[in-house]
Amino acid sequence: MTLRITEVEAYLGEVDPGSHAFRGRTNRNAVMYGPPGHLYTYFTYGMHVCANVVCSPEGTATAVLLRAGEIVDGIEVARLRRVTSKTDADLARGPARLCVALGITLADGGAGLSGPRFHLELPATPSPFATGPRTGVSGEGGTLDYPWRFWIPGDPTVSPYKASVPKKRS
DNA sequence: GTCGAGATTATCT
DNA sequence: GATAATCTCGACC
Repeated sequence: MTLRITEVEAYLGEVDPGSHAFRGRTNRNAVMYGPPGHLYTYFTYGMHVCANVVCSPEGTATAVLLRAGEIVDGIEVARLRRVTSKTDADLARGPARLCVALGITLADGGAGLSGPRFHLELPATPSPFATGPRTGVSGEGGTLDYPWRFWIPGDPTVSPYKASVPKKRS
C-alpha cells in the first residue's frame, strides 16, 4: 500500500525536551541513535503505537515523527484496520492511527526504509508546507520555542486535533 | 464543530 | 510508583 505523508514533527534528540532522547540513550530509543533511514516505533499511553523516521547519522538521535498521511493505495486494507474511521481522511489522521492504518507495530521498529517491508521515496515535486508548535508534547517541548511541526496546509488528512491552544469561552 | 475527561500499559526514575 | 510524542466518546454550542 502507499501513503502520502502530509504531516510530521521533528525531534532533535538530546537538545529537545520533547524528545525521548532528551534524557540520554535508553533501550527504547536506541534505534534513533542508529543509522538513518530506519523506522523507530514506540508504544505510548499504554495503547498506541507511533512511528518515526531516523534521519541523523549514527550517534545522534534526531528523528521525524509521522503524524498524518493520506492513503493513496491500499485504502481498502486501511479501512479494515480502522473500522472506527468514518471517512477516508480519518484513516491516517494522527500518529497512532497512521501506524494502525499502515499495519506498523513494535515489531517493525528498526526496520529499514529501503527494505522489503517499507520503502520511502521523495515526491517528484516538493509540496508547500507550514510550520508551527508541536502538539501532544508535554512540558516546554510543546511550546512556540520548538516550532518543529510541519504540515501541508489545506490537506484534509492533516489533524486539526488540538491544533490550537485551548481558548476560553466568553 | 469544539471542548473535556477517561482509558490502559510499556518504559523510566 | 509516576509518567506518557494519543485516541475515543460524550456533552455542549
